[in-house]
Amino acid sequence: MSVRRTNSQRVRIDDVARKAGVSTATVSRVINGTGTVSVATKERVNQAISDLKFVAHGSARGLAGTKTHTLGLVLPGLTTFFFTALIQGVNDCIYDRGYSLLMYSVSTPASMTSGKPLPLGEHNTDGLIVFTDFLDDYSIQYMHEQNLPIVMLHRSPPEGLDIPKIMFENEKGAFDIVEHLIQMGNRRIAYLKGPEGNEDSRQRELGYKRALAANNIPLDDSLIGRGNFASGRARNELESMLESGVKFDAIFAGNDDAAVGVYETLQKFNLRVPEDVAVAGFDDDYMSQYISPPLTTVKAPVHRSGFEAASTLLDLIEGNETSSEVRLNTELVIRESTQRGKHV
Amino acid sequence: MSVRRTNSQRVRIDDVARKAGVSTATVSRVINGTGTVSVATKERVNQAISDLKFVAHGSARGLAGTKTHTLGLVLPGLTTFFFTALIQGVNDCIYDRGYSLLMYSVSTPASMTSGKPLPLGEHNTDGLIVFTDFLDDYSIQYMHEQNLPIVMLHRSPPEGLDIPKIMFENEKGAFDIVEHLIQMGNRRIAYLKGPEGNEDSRQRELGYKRALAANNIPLDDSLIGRGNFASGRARNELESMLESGVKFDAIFAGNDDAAVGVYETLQKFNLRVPEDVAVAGFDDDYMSQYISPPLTTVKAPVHRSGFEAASTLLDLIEGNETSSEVRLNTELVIRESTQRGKHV
DNA sequence: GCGGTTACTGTAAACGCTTACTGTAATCGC
DNA sequence: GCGATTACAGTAAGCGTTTACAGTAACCGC
Repeated sequence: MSVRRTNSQRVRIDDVARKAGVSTATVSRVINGTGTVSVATKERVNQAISDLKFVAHGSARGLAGTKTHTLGLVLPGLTTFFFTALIQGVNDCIYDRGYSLLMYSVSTPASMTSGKPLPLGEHNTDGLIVFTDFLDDYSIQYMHEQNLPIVMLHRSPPEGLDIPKIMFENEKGAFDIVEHLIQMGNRRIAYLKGPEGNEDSRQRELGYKRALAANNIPLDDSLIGRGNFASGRARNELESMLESGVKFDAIFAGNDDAAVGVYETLQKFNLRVPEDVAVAGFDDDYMSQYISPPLTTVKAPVHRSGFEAASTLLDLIEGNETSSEVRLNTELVIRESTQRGKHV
Repeated sequence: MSVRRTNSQRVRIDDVARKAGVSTATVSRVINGTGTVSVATKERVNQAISDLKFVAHGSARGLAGTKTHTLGLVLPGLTTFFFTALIQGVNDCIYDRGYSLLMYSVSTPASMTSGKPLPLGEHNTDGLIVFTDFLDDYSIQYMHEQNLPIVMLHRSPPEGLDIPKIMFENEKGAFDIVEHLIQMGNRRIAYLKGPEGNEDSRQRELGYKRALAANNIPLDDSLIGRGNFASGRARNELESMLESGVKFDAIFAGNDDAAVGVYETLQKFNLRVPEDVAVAGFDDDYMSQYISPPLTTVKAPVHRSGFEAASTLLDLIEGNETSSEVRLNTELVIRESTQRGKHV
């Protein structure tokens, strides 16, 4: 009673085995570099593999072994150049180590509790890089308890869970740039926060406050708004601030995209950058050097953060040592948006 | 002789079956919506699934069935905002239809013949979206012959292969923008091509030439350079052109990123945009509205092209009708970089 | 020269699903 | 009212690997 459905032309491991005159077990050992195989046999097998253009069936490997050789990357909606660099970073790390990348961009808040589960998880990946606030703590905890290796990117893990995280030196970066703004003679410096609960934002706010304190500038809550790290929201927020009469001589926009929104609103109110208001961002997005005036910002190693997250996750999967937190250095990039006296 | 390795806590289909009081076959039917299952049973099964938080093991499904429920996306190195929108488009299409996205960004030319095979293919995906010139015709043909569904994005399939492709209306878009440049009084219009063999570029060049011809402007080969659709290359190319004394009053840069390079070089030579030289791009990248002066360009539906490619691929996989070519409309976006008389 | 390793290779049982085939009760046509 | 059909559900084979276990031959120490 043959139940074979497809009389597939697929080249299977036993085709390779037959051609090389060995058993499938040996072929498998050669492919995975496990066990011991004599040099001569190994050569014969590899020859057969390339002759037949054999590529192991991923699902079969995943089922038989325990590993899928696939990593999951969960992102918020893909916007800005930031994500491009990040994904490329992850990509660059994993292929050399034999893994593939499964991606999911959550565009709306989702969670394990709210209906359908994440399309990425224990069932199809060996581990997850989580870079989105849209995934709630409960879901992360659940997956962690299922022993799914996880790395948090630009976000802290839920309380008490031993999950590594990769961050920028946000606090220091923000401190540096606000310090720079102060040295350029600004005293009333506004700050636009990122999205609610965003870790990067929280840390940048700390840096902002520390710089003010270090220079004996009193904190003024009316100078703190929410730009959500997005040009649109920043535009609106700044507009309200201006309309309600808040005065300032500089703005730290939280990130570069928000800075773009700031530019627009300032222009609408006929305020010049940097003459009337100095503007600073964070990230050093690709476009920041090209907008007018070029934006002073903090260069964040985005590609590197993706790479580092992937690398840490692989270490976790392979049982190597990992540090529980990686902080990536940032660097102040001074351009014209904060330089008074230079013409635009 | 039990060979069970992991005493895994994983919830399996038989756990669900037991809980719902049915056979695994029935659970499978419910999950996949195949066969006939009574409403009452279906409900019971779904209840059990969500109670147990059951998610089918991807590899097991892939092995038992014929489908991996995964699509592959092959890209050139991830640069510019363009890719972000594209990936998001693919993402937005497939998840609703129950597929996952496996991504690979080839940063260097690779092929099936040259050593290791592509990490994406028949062995781990149900189909491929190919958007890169780095993958040679031979590899594509090989995979096509293995009956792997393929869709080409912004690139033509190898000669004679029946593979659908998704393109922008490049020829028309280029025609429109060059026509616009001509109407603004420009006669000597330079064009910067994209990378060698790039299909978008070829079509844009046709549009460029047709617009010239339609306006009785003789074609001057010295006005055509290669910007590779990248700011760096465009910068250098334009520099050589200027240094060798080529004169022009407008530049169609091929795409927006190249236009950015053009801006830089013109600035270096103290040429103003648009007073001395009008500049136009293609794509309408996120940053194009923000650079100075805002760039006149052709808005290309990038997100939509990703969506459309995915949708076509799924149709192919599911055996639905597909058109062999989809051309997406473009739209002229006039900004200041081509408007003489308006101040910058 | 003999027991104990060591180096290599083969056999065959999982892995967790899907689905062809079979069975059974209910329904239908006339 | 009876054979044929239909709707639903179960049984179990098989998908293409990996790997525990079982050899077997060569080698080692003494």
